[in-house]
Amino acid sequence: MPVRVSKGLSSLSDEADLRRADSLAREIFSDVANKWALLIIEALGERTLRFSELRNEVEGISHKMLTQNLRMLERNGLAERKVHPTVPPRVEYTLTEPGQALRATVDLICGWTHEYFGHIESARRRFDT
Amino acid sequence: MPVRVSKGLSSLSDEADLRRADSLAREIFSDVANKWALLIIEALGERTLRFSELRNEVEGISHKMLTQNLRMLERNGLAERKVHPTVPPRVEYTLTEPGQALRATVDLICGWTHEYFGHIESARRRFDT
DNA sequence: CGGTATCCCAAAAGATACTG
DNA sequence: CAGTATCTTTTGGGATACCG
Repeated sequence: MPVRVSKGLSSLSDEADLRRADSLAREIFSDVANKWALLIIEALGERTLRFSELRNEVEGISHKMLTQNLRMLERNGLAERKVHPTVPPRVEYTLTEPGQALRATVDLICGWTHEYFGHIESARRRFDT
Repeated sequence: MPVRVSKGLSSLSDEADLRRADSLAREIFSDVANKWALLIIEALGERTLRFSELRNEVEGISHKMLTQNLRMLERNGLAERKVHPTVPPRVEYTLTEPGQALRATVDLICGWTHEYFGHIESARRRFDT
């Protein structure tokens, strides 16, 4: 039996619904489980930022990747886009409540990285010989 | 100032060390923050599995991607590879303690997905019009 | 300033075939 | 069965140019 990303959704009745839920869960999963998305979420976790500020915060991200990922976050309701109709335009991005909740889990991954930093470093040295 | 993945590592003294730590942290981060790696970790969280079992558990993964990700997990000390010298060969993979710890955080992401399933679904519908 | 579109190269990933 | 190697295709992502 395959791994069920949505194995906790006990409220869903039949197999067909479960499949639908699982397929969406996987989709969200692979949207969000990428380096740029997670780094953007980390950055927005601190405070609301405008496009150009985000470009500076998320080191090495290109214009294109930033817009692409911001659209994705917006589409999934994780970030909110607020346009100030000024000249020049000013666009601000904020995490929504679901976004903040996700951010908390991302923080845990960061915490994990710190905790096992040494383990990983030495495991690598062993493996690379 | 750029986002620091390793912002919690207060034990490190000077800026140069902090940079090294941050660069490794990012590396680990992008190794681990990918769909296949996370799904493999989820699967191995349940129990020890052999290669062919993993191929069935992790739906849609190719032979190549599976070996590639397993090597990566092994290299980082997250999974252990045990070869039984039989004919035909039997190779089993198990999560190490760091791997189990990471798995716990992946579970939280799964939990998050379930919790905000509805939010995300409706956010998408709104956006896609 | 922020966003879209285009072009283009490099990396990711699938398919296939071969080995211990 | 598990793993490696090779080939091909698809995607990711950088650079550039242009619009509101």
